[in-house]
Amino acid sequence: MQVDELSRTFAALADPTRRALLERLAQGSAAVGELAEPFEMTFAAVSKHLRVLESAGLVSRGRDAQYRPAFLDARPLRAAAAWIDDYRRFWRDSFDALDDHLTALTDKETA
Amino acid sequence: MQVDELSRTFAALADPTRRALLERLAQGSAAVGELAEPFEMTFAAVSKHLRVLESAGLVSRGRDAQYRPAFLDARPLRAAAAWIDDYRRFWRDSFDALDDHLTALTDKETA
DNA sequence: TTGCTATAGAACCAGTTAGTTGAATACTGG
DNA sequence: CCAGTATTCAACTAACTGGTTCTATAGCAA
Repeated sequence: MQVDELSRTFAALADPTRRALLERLAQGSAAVGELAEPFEMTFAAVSKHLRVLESAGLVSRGRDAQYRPAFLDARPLRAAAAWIDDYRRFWRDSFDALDDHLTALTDKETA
Repeated sequence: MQVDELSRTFAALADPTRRALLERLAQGSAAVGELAEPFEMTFAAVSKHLRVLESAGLVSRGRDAQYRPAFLDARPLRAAAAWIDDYRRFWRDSFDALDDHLTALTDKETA
C-alpha cells in the first residue's frame, strides 16, 4: 500500500490495544508474554499489534534468549505532535471565529 | 463498533485526504465542491470523508442555500495532543536510556 | 538429542474502509 | 411548478484489519 509515515503513525495510534502497549513500553521494555498478559487476546494477536507498531517505527525488537523484547521508540510521534500542534490555536483560543460560529449554530438549533 | 473518542480521532487523522481537508478548513469553511476540487476523486468520496471527520467531531456542517459548508472543530485534537505529549520526553531527551539502547542495537547489528 | 518455553507464520474469517456509479433529495431562481 | 446545481444515499467491490487456530521455529536446559 506504501502509505506515508504520518498516516502509519496515526493508524497505529488508532487502536486502544496498541496505545496501551505503548503506555506499557514507556515504563520499560517487555517481551510479548508480559505485554499480552493484561489483554484478553492471544499472544499471536499481540504479536500482530507489535508488528504494526514496529512497521510504524514506534517499537523496535530485540532478542534475549527465547524472548523478543520490544522497546518503545517515540520518534515518529514527533511528526504527529507537530502536525497536531498547528491546530492548537483553534482549541486554545476561546474567542476565535470558529467558537463564535459554533455558539451561533447551537443557539440557532436550540432556538 | 462503538469505539472511543481518541481512537476515532486518530483513525480520522490516519488518512492523508482527511488531513488535507482539515488543513484546508483551517483557512476557513468551505462547501464540498470546493473541498473536493484538489482531489482526483468523486464528490461522494469527499462527502464520505467529511462524514468520518464529522463523526470524529472534527468538523461541523452547516447549510447555505444548496451548499453544506464544513467548519473545522479542532477540539478533539486537544486530547490527541495530550496523549502524544506524554511521550515528548522520549524523543526530546537525546541522552535517555532508549537512545543509548537504540544506538547500541545499531552498533551491534552493523558490527 | 529431547523436550520445554516463547514467539512468529500461515491460513482463514467477519467486519470495516475507501472508493466507485447511479439514483434521490434539497434548495434556488425564473 | 420546473430546471439546474450541490450534495447525499444505496448498492457494490476490492483491499485492509483485528482477531482466531494450528503449525513451525528459535533458544535454553537437562
